[in-house]
Amino acid sequence: MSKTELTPAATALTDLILDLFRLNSRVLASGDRLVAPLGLTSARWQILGAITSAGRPQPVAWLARDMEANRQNVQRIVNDLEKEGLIAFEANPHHRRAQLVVLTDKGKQTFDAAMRLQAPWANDLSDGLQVEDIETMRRVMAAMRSKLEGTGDEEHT
Amino acid sequence: MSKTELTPAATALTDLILDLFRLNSRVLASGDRLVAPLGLTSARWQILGAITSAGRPQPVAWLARDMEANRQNVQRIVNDLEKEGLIAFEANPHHRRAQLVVLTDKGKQTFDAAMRLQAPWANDLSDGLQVEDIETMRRVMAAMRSKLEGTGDEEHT
DNA sequence: AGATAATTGACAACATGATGTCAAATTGAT
DNA sequence: ATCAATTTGACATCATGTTGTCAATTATCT
Repeated sequence: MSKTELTPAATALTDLILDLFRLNSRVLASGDRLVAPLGLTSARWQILGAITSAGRPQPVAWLARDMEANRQNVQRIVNDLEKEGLIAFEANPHHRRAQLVVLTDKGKQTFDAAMRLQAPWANDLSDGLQVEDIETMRRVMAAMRSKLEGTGDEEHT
Repeated sequence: MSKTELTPAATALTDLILDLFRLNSRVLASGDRLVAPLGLTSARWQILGAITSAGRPQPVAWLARDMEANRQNVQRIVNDLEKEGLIAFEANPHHRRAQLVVLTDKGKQTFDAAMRLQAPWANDLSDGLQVEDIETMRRVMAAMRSKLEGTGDEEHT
């Protein structure tokens, strides 16, 4: 049997992935439009969210790991956010170079404003969807992610 | 009732979207690694696929519409592919400027090679997934896409 | 203590995607 | 036929993401 044969599930998955790309780009575009009036983008919003979720101040490299994102990229955006006064750096007692990232008052207010915009957006987008189907989708995505795991996130080696 | 209240479905959807971002980035990274030996990237691969799916030669702008992608961006990558000999331009009898994009022999061979790599990759990634669950995920994504539709794709106006 | 690893931020180069502008070419309305 | 609107490719700019390198710092091992 040739290796170019696709199983039924693989055929369905191939189509699903093309849909995934398109949906990802639409959600990003919609999110960008949503928070643009606040001077945010999806990427900046996500970083503010990571800082908030962390609970306590963390260095940039730790935030990047939490987000499963690129260290250098998070650093660049964090630096931009610092220039605009949304975040600030604090001295790290355990590491002289790795400063801690904290939200400024302006950063907190901006993030809260984004959350207030997000609520009606999410309510509308989820209207008519079954919670059960959403959970099924998350299970499928989790299975795919675990299969794709560990094959490309290491920085050195 | 405050507009910052999230319905149960909206709460599930918010988590789902964060998973969506991560899965999208992993699939892209995995796809890039898969076809890198062929000199392809996910973006180039997708464009070769659009040319193939079209059935007959089309101008860049039509391909971009088929892909629901950016016209200028597709143009840049198509130009790169032309420099590397994977695609070629043909005169368009109906439009002097809008040349038709066709795969060269090298382009066809490269795309076929990518498909041969993709088959075992998709079979492995879909192994253990229920076709029914994959279909459910596609339905949810389709519902989301239709809600996000028409709010940001127009080029002018 | 001293050597080696790992972590971290800074910097640079490049790929990708979004957006805007412009001129050439085509289409459509009158 | 003529003029306006649309389509299309070319070019430019910026935001984001990836990758590689380097030096400073910290952690680990002996």
